[in-house]
Amino acid sequence: METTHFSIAAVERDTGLSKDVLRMWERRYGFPEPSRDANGERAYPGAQVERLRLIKRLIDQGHRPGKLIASADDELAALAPRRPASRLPEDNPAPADLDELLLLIKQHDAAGFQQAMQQRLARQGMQRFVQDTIAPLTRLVGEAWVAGNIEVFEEHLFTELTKRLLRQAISTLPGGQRTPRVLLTSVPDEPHVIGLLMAEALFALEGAECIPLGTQMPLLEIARAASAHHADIVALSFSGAFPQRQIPALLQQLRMVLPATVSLWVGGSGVVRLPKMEGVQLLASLDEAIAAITRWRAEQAGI
Amino acid sequence: METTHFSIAAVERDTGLSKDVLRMWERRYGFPEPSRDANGERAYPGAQVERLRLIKRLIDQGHRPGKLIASADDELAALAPRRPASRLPEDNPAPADLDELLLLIKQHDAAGFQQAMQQRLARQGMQRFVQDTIAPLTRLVGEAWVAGNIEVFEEHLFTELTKRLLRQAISTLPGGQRTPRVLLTSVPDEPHVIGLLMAEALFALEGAECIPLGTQMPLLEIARAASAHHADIVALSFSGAFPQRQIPALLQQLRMVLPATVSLWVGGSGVVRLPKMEGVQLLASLDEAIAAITRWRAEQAGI
DNA sequence: ACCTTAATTTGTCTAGGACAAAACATGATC
DNA sequence: GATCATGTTTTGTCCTAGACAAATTAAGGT
Repeated sequence: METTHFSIAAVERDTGLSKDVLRMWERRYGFPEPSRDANGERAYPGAQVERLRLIKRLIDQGHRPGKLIASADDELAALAPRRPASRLPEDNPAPADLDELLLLIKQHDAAGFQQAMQQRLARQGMQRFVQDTIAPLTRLVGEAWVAGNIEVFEEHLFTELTKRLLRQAISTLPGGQRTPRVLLTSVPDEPHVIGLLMAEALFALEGAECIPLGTQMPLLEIARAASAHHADIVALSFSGAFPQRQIPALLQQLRMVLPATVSLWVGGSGVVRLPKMEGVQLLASLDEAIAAITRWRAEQAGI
Repeated sequence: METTHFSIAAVERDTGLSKDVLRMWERRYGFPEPSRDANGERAYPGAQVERLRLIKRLIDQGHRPGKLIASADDELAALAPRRPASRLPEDNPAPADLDELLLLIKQHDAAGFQQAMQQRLARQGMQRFVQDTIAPLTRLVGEAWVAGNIEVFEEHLFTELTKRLLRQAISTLPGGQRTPRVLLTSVPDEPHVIGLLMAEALFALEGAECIPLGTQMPLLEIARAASAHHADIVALSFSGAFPQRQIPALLQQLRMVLPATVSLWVGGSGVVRLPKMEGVQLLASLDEAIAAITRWRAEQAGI
């Protein structure tokens, strides 16, 4: 008669909050307050899981956990649609045509979406398509996601179709022995691949040789792959969802196991406000990624 | 002078062994035995991380943790190339040309691999290419993986390139309003997508309309997506790595939340020896997948 | 050979304590 | 008024050590 309850492991999967954090919040703030099953193990009612997901979204958006947990449900709901302060009108032209694309997804019109995207690709050319369509559209979907007004399966469909488009576009570019050799991947627990594909498209356009290894490579494997493929550059991508606090240590570690001759480039929305690091090149935007290739070439010529 | 050390979180990421398990093994078996940093926190030397990864592989292969951890390094190495008993000569024709493809991967010749695969696709046509090249090659890579004679990054490269090929091939097929409408996805904790892509290619060849949602959809979302897209069929894929005992409960659960009018088809190497279930169609091979489409059409015509 | 029951192995959960790093607030200085 | 250095609070991760259930293997009885 009651709604289903979730184990702590299930809640961790569904919310992205670690077991440690769930227990700590309970201890400190008194929420969540799961009931216990026959074995004395936490059993979270669905409503609490929902609330946790909302709180997680708001934390990712910049709010403080303590405040959020103390707030009432309606206060949280009021916070939800908050936009980042940097979002001034001239900062983002709020392009109506991108909203149209998003609308196609929300109408579950896969064919229409693909067609519209293909048209844009043909009209804009690949570089502008990546920078002016895919990148902002991905951001738009991400914002809709944190605001909670897009379904999970809609987001999945968008991601899948966009991945296909990008890969297809990339495959039309010439291959062969080109320089620099860029190995593209992401670290474990970072499954988002669209950022990598955008970078790959731009790098390939600039004449680089791209070695796409997919996502979630253990650090030691990245180092081995870099050696095996004689890579000049290892390029990583971090999405906005990746816990930022872990990134510096990760990069330090990778930098240490990586041959000194291999450059380490890091991009994605997860690294925009990261401190500078020795031996790591932070790419805060796609423009910078392109510029980095040019710079690399100049340095090689100079040596 | 000393090799790098890894925090427990880093080891969890790189090995897939949870922090709880790492601490438990240390307590019970005395391995791993990390040193401690200034804060008294575990610091795992690289060599122990390597050993843990080897042990993890062997566990996934069916060995027992207790035995493995007690064994010496050389004993572990000896265990690695164990082959499944079913691998009789006549069971697998061991096609030399597939080994050639695998060799290209192991030589890290991405361009050569892609070219060779493209040739095969052109020569065999898509259906035979999927069934006679991609499927056995994927199996070969899987076997090399459990046998430990393929590097992680080599497997990643193979997967990534194969995914591209399949998606590219699929995109050449006509779209539009076709029947049946098949929604393809996998459950949470099942990230493998190649099986889904093979199925999609074959379904699309048979004239079905495919809606690819990528992997790892929560069950409730699958049901919502099926409704939103007016799907006739939901097709799931389970890889051999997915814990088989969880599958029946999962399918039961999904069957319950899914509209009764939607068929549920399940394939992949994870379901070959699964008991029959009410309301779930098990597809033990790609041939059966094709046959299932034909059968569905016949049933529709009959009604 | 097959089913049932006991012993073992193994992973996950629990509890509360400790502490460092991040975020925030405060004050001092240019 | 802005920037920088300092203290304070918040917050997440790690620690130890115990308990127990689920999965697996072993043993016994048809």
